[in-house]
Amino acid sequence: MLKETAAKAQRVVVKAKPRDSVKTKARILECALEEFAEHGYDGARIERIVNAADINISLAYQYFGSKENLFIAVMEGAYDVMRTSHRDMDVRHLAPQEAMESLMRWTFRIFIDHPQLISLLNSENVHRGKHIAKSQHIKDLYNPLLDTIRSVLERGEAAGVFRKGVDPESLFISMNGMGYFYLSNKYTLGVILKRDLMTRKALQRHEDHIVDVVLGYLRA
Amino acid sequence: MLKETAAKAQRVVVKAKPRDSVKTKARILECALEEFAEHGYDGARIERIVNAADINISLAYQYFGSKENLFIAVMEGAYDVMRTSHRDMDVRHLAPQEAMESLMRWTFRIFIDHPQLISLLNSENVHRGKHIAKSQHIKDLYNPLLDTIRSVLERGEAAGVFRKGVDPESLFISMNGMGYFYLSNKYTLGVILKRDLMTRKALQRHEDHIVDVVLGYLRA
Amino acid sequence: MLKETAAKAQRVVVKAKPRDSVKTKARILECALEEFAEHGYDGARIERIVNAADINISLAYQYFGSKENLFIAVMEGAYDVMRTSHRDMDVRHLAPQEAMESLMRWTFRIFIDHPQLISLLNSENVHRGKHIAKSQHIKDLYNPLLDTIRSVLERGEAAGVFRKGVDPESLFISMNGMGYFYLSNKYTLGVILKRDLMTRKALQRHEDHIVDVVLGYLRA
Amino acid sequence: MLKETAAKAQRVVVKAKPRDSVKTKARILECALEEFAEHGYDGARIERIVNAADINISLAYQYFGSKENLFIAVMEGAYDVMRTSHRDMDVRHLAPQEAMESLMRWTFRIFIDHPQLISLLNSENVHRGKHIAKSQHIKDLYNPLLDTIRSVLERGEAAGVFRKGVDPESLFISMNGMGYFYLSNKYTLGVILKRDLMTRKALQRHEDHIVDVVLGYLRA
DNA sequence: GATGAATGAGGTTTCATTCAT
DNA sequence: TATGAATGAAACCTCATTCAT
Repeated sequence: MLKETAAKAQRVVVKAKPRDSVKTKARILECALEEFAEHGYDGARIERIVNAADINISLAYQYFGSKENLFIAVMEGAYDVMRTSHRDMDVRHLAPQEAMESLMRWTFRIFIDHPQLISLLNSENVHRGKHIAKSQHIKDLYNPLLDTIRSVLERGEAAGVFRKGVDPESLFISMNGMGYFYLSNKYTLGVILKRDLMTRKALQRHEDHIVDVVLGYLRA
Repeated sequence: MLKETAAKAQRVVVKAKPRDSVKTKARILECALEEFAEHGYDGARIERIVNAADINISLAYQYFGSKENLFIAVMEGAYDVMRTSHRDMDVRHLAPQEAMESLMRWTFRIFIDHPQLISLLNSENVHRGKHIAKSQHIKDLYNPLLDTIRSVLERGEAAGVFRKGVDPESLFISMNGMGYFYLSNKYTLGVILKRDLMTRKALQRHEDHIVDVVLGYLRA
Repeated sequence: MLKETAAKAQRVVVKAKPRDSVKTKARILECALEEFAEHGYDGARIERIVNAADINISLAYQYFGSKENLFIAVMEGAYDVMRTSHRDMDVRHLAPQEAMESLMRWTFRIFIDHPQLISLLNSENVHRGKHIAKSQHIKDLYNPLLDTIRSVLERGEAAGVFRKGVDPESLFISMNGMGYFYLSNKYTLGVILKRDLMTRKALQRHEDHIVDVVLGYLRA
Repeated sequence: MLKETAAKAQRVVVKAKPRDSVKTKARILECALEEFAEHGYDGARIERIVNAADINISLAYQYFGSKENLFIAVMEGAYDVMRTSHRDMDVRHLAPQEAMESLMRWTFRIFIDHPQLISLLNSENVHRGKHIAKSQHIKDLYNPLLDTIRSVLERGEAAGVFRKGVDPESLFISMNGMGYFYLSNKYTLGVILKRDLMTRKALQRHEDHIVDVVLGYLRA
């Protein structure tokens, strides 16, 4: 303990680099996330990433091997964030309509709170998903949101408050789509609609709207 | 004299280098659209464009000045395609619900028929709309779809078949979003849902679904 | 006279191109002089020249064949300007000292009045004179200034007011050098001396100085 | 182990790539100086520089960032050479006239010994000094020659051997100009005078001449 | 005499990556 | 673990020049 503190104190003075591969790796990933999200895969620059992470470029290659691998690692992290978030949505205690509203708001807010997710997915789709296709990790991911939607739908149908025959996968896509599109295309939409879509008010307005759409659609 | 004409005729057969700046420019734009749509702005290569257009690279620069200008020109063309398509949607003779269904299907199919639109918009949003921001042409574009939605909504409300108080701009975004997201994120969604979203059947299923969503939502 | 005015008036209206090869050629040369003087041989751009001359680029090639030929033509014109100017200096009626002073001032002022001469010579010397070496015209030029200096020196020596044994060619170089260097290196000297060398006052001061140097040196 | 060492040793013999950034940088600067001096800024080619320096082109960009920066670095080096040379001229122990003669010869010989200086200054003046204007280093340079001239003038005046009221800055320019012009314009002058100005004899003749001019001018 | 279309060679610069320590 | 030096391929762009009319 004492030793470590001494080492730390010294580190501050001589600015010794961490020499902690786990932390270093995490820092690289963090900076890479920012860079890939901001510029897309092709626009991202390894040099900017390592500068931000304050490490030597060779080290990044030692850890990740290539730009593509680094991107895949970043994407895996992003998918984990989403899945984790979706898993945290516990709506079992809510009535079907409230549950669905909650899901809708939650889903939208995940994208608001993690704008990098949108950028990454956007960039990845420009590349026809070729990077995530290489990640077994992502392919194996089980998607909690889809199952949650499924179960809420079932409960609503059973309770007679939701229409019947709604396809969960389609609804999953629509629910995501209405929020995602708003956020991912905010720049081009902003030009067309000639207004800023990212003000607090504008965001709230759209969130309320898409809740309305889903609940309006589902009502029996 | 005859000989020369023959030579000319033959030349036309062997290699029709038109020496027609209008056509050449159009050919460049066409090939550029393909390239930008396939690889995004950063991934696009001028060389591939000029090879496809069968012209010298300098000529492209003579006509468009820079990669960015060329991209802007392509984007302008894409927006024109959309606007023209939207203008062709005449639903004034249809009952409000049929009109809305028609709009929804038409909108979705525009994106299916012109997959490059999605790719371009995707790429442009990765860059925060910085390219279209430079195009006064795009900024000036009037959007027919928005107005059509507005008028159909009014007719539906007046006829008592649509709910009241629906915001046309929000609906515009949602209607586009549900279709756009499906298509733009087909690759990442495909990995998650473990199926091909682009089969004729899958497309039809989603189209029917989003029609249901919109009409279900709007019903009074 | 009337005719010319009419033609001019018409030109303004329909903007008909001159179709007068002599005038067109002259206009090209004029614009080329400006361009080569402003940017040097390598920095000069044919496109800028033809734009300034308001002609098609091919026409310039028709008339001059190549950038190099055009430059040579420009250089020949420049040398003619100098020679003509030197020929106009008639100092035979002046006393030797006044004559020499007059020559010195005149020489300096030629460069002030025709700053392009300096730029052209500068650029040409960067290229080791390879362009003028190709011009028989320039090689054949007889230099009046040199002979004038020679004769003034003789008169001064004979009159006992000038020192003996002055080498005319060396003096020719020195006289030119003191003025030329000041003007050609005004940018780098300006940085070193931290002042603007091109104010009227500064120019006058240097002119007076170099007159002093020459007369001071020559005095018996 | 032994084998590896042997391999290394051999490698050193076959091709000594030093992997020493200081030396490499110096080598680049050296080769750049040659190239810029020989062809001027616009005529210089990065590729020739890196070939001469036997390095990869990217490395030059890593070290200097751009052709312009490289040129500025070269210019800074050139100015340092001049300043250092001027600082080495110690004429305090000489009588004023001898001192001035010494300065004159020394100044001329610097240009003879470092012909690149002339070429660089020539090229830079073609560009209106725009590159050195970007170098604070050059702007900050203190010029020893100017001060030396000043002090010798004072001594000469005080001793009654030099005329009074001579402006040191003007003399500085004239002294430099007579030598510089001879060398910088040797190609165009050579054509006019129809002789080689760079023979040992010709150089000596001009050197003696300009010494005469200065001393003749200054004598009381 | 004049023009617009088209070309080819080459220029500067970038960037992912590897080597040597 | 970490670094600094070095590379190769290719990207965007320029510019003198020629072709066809």
